[in-house]
Amino acid sequence: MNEGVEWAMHSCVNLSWAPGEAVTAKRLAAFYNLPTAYLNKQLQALTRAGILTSVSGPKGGFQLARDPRDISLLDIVVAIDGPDDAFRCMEILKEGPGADARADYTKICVISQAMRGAELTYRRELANRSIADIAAEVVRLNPSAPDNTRNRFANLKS
Amino acid sequence: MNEGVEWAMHSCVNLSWAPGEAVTAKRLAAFYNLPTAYLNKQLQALTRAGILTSVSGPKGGFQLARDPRDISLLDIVVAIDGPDDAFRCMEILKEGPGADARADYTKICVISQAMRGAELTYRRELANRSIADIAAEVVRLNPSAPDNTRNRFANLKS
DNA sequence: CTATCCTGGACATCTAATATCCAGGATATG
DNA sequence: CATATCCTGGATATTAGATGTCCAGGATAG
Repeated sequence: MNEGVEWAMHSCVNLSWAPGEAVTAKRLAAFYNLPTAYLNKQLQALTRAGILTSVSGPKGGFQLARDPRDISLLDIVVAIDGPDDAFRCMEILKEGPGADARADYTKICVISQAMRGAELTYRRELANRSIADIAAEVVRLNPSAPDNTRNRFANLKS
Repeated sequence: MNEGVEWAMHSCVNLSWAPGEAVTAKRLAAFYNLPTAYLNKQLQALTRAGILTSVSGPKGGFQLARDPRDISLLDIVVAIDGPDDAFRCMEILKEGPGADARADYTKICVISQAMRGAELTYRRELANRSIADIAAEVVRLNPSAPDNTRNRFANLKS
């Protein structure tokens, strides 16, 4: 899985603690010492997916597009890593005995079904975890996290 | 995920229908028109993982090392694709504010925990599906599959 | 002894992930 | 309006991993 997923999740949690404020890609990158241009690519993907909104120009930057309770970890995985399953059925049964050339073996093949089923449970787990859930759990473990985050945003070179 | 996982799973199902018989890599590859040398690499990985046994020389080949009821889809995924999670926590929190250099953020980080949890449900699903389960389901849909497989093994050029 | 076939390492190729750069457009501010 | 800031998106370079091939060596059946 793309490493940008981790960056994006942490960035979204941090943005949830800076509501109404646009944070530049530069600051978000400096927060974890990440390459600015590359993180920017991930932020653009999140924006295209409707998870973030962006504003150009001075005072511009990124912020969450909606309530963090309505942004799931799955939303972020799909935005950054794409919608494809980890296991991609290549329909090798089409090369086997008695194959039906018109059949869709991604649907018929029992192995494909089993892998797809496991993937669905994975996705269900991620769909049930929101950025707000994560943020709340972080606060429970470290109540000063939101303040620390806001302070760091304020102190980082734009 | 490595495409060899799909090849390995189908090959194991087919081997479950040829008990006691050693099948060469060449035949297993020809079955689905796969590259022999590369499939052989996957078969070797399965052998090292204790899922297959191999015999060198004439009449040699591969067969299942144990009852197909005791070979799970997870066993095969781990053997071919390795034990690592899809999401690999890079501990970017170590670069954040108030980081503890000695902490293991793969364990502490809430995001890492959430991703790990989803991965565990995925693995649990795969661990609960055996090659015997898959084979039985294939037979239910196509009762002649075992015979077809044995015939194809017999007819393919060694 | 010989033909067969697995073993494992070396090597080549291709794709995707990672990363950088820049021209262009949007916008806040003076 | 002029300017500095900052997102957008495409082009490009680099690297790692996946994919695939080849061969020398060893095991074994006949």
